[in-house]
Amino acid sequence: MAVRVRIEDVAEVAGVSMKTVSRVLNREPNVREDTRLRVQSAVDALKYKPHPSARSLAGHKSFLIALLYDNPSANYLMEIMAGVLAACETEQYNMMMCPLDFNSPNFMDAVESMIGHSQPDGLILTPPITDAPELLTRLAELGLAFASISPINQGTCMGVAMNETRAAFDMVQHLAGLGHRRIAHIKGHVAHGASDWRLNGYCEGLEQAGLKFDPVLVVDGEFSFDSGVRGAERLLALKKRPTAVFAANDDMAAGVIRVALERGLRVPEDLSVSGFDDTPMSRQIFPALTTVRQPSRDMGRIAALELLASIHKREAGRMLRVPYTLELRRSTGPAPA
Amino acid sequence: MAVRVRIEDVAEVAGVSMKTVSRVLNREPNVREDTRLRVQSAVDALKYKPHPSARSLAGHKSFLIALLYDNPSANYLMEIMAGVLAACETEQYNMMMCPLDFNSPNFMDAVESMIGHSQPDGLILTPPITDAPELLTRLAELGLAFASISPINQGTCMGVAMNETRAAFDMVQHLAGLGHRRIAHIKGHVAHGASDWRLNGYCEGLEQAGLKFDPVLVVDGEFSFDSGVRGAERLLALKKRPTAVFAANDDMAAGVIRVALERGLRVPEDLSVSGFDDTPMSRQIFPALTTVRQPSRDMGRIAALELLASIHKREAGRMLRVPYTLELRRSTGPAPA
DNA sequence: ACTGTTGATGACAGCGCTGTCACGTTTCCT
DNA sequence: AGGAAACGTGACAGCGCTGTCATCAACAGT
Repeated sequence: MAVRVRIEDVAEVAGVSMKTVSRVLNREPNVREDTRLRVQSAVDALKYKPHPSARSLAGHKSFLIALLYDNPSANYLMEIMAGVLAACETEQYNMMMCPLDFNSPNFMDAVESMIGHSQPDGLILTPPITDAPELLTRLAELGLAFASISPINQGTCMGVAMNETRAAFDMVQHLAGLGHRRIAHIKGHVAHGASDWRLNGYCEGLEQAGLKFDPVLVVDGEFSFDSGVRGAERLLALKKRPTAVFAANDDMAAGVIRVALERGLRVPEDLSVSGFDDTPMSRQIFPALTTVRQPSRDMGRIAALELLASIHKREAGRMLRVPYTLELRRSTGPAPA
Repeated sequence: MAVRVRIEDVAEVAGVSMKTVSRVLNREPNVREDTRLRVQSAVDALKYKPHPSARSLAGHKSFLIALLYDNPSANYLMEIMAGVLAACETEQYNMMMCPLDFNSPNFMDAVESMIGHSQPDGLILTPPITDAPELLTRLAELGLAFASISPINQGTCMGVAMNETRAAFDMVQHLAGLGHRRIAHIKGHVAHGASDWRLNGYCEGLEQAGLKFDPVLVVDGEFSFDSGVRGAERLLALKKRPTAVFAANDDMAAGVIRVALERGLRVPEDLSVSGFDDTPMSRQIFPALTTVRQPSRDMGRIAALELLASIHKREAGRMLRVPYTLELRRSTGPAPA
C-alpha cells in the first residue's frame, strides 16, 4: 500500500503552512483567492485525501450520521438509505445503519450504546422511531441534532414529511369517482403516525364524497401482508361486502388481492383494491396495484441535507414537505353495477 | 453533553497505566488475570467507550469494512447487510454501504475514491462486483482484504457461497417428479455467475430425469420482473408450450405468473412456476411461489466474520459453504394430463 | 502620521489512543 | 545456583489533523 499523502506534503508543495491547507479544505474564510487556488492544485496533483480519523480527533466531530430504523420494509429503507447516502457523499460525511428494536425494553440502552461507541454528529430518525418521546428528550439533553422522516409531531422538529392525509383523501376520491359506495379501509400499525393520517384522509374522503363512515368497513392491520390477509378475510365475509378496499399500505393491499383471488373474486371487476407506498411489488403483482407514490429517496436526501446544514450552522433546521403522486393502475376500476 | 471518559481516567481508577488498559481492551496477551479484572471493572464502572477515531489514528486501522454492491434487490441487500452488521457488532467494527455502478466507466475510480476517503480495513463484495477482474487485481496490489459472497471463482478467494447448481438441480427434480416433461428455464443476468450455475443445474436436472435439453425452452432474462414477463411471453407463445417454468429468480417467476394469469392460464393447474431466492414477495403473490431459499443473512454474517478474522490474523480466510432449502409452495403442481 | 481594525497566514499544542521499547520480575533450563 | 528466556507493566512518542493564538500586512478613520 502506497504511503499516505499528508497535509504537510500538500502544504510543502503549495508553499504554505498546514493550517492554510486545512483552511482551504474546510472552506474556512480568510484565505486569499490565489492561495486557495495554489493549495487546491497541490491537493489535486497529490490526490490528497484527508485522514478521516485525524480530522475527527482534532476537530471534535465524527463526520458521521446514523440512520435509525425499525422497519420491516426493505424497499422503503433502501430508498431512504440511498437518499441519505447521496447527501452524505456531497457533504463528505459517512452514514451508519442502526437497526433497532423499537419495542424492546432495551431500546434506549441500545441507542445510548450506539451513540457512545460511534459518536455520530447527528441522527436520522425513521418511523416509528421518530415518535419515541424518551428518545427525543434524551437527544435534547445530549444536544445531539436529528432529522425526522414522517414524524407524528411535525411542529417541533426538523425533517421531512408528506401530506399523507391529503394523499389518502385523494385515493378515496378516486374510488368514489369510480362509483364505489362501500369503500373499506385496512388500518396501518398503531405505532405509526402514518396509520392515523391515512385513516383520517379516508374519513375526510368519505365525507367529501357524501358517503357515511361505517365502522364495520374499517379493520385493524399492522402493515404486514398477513395482516392484510386477515383484514380482507373479515371484510369479504361481510354480508354486505365492500366493492373497494383502500389498504394503508401496499403489502396489506397485496394480501387483499390474494384473498380476493382465492375466493374467486375478480380484481378490479368485483373488487377494487388500492394501497399506499408504491413498492416495486405493487407493479409486479397481478393486477398491478393502484397506490400512492411516496418519494422516499428524496425524503432521505432532503432530511440528511437539512440535518447536515443544521450541524454546520449550529441552528435548528426546518420541517420540509415533499409531494406525492397517485399511481393509478389496474387494481381499481368502476364499481360493479 | 457530558465530558468524555478517557482511557487515562480508567487507568487511574484501576491503578495501572493507560497502556495496560489498552491491552485489556484489545485483548492483548501478557496481562495478569487479576489486573485484567481490575481494569475491566473500572471500565464498567466508568462506562468507558474508547474513542473510535483516536483508536484508528494511533492504531493505523479504521475499524471499518465496506459493503460494495450494485444490486437492485432491496431484500437481498438488506439481508446481507443485516448479517454483516451483526458480525460487525460483535467485533466492534463499523460497516459502510457503498452503492456502485458496476457498468459505469468510472467504476474503478469510484472504488478508489471510496477507499481513499474511508480507508476501510476490508471489503465485502456482492455479485456481480465479486467478479470484476480489474477490481480484484487492484485490491491485491493494495493488500486490501476482501470477502466475496457468491463469487464465480470460488477457488481463489475468501468468502461464502451456496451450491446453487445443486439447488437448481433439485428444483428441476421436483418438477420432473411432478410429471413435467417440458420444463422451461428463464436465465438470469449474464453478468452474474449465479445465472450460469442455475442454468447448469437446470441442464443436469433434465439429464438426471431423462429429459433432453431443448434450446427453445431456454430464454434470456436479466433477473428483473420485466425480463420475466418478456421471457414468459415467448415461452407461452410456443406451439408446444412448456408445462413448467423454472425462472432463475423470484422476480422473473413473478413475471411468468403475471403473464400466465393474464392469458387465462391457471397456476399451477395449467402451468407450474418456480423461482429462486425466496424473496418476501414470493410468499405474497398468488399463488405463493415454489422457490429456493438462500440464507442471505447468514451469508452476510459469515462473510463478515471470516473477513474480520482474516484481518486480525493477517492471513487468508476460507471459502465457506451454506446450505439451501427448497420451499415448496402453491405455484408448482402435477403436470396437466 | 498614528492608532484601530480587519484580513491572511503560520507556529504549535494537543485531540485520545496504540506502537515501541525499556525495565523489573518471574520462570525455566542446565 | 546462575544465566536465559518469558512475562507483566509503564513511559513516552507520535498517528494526522484542527483549534487557538500570535504575527504581520493592509487599510480605514481621525
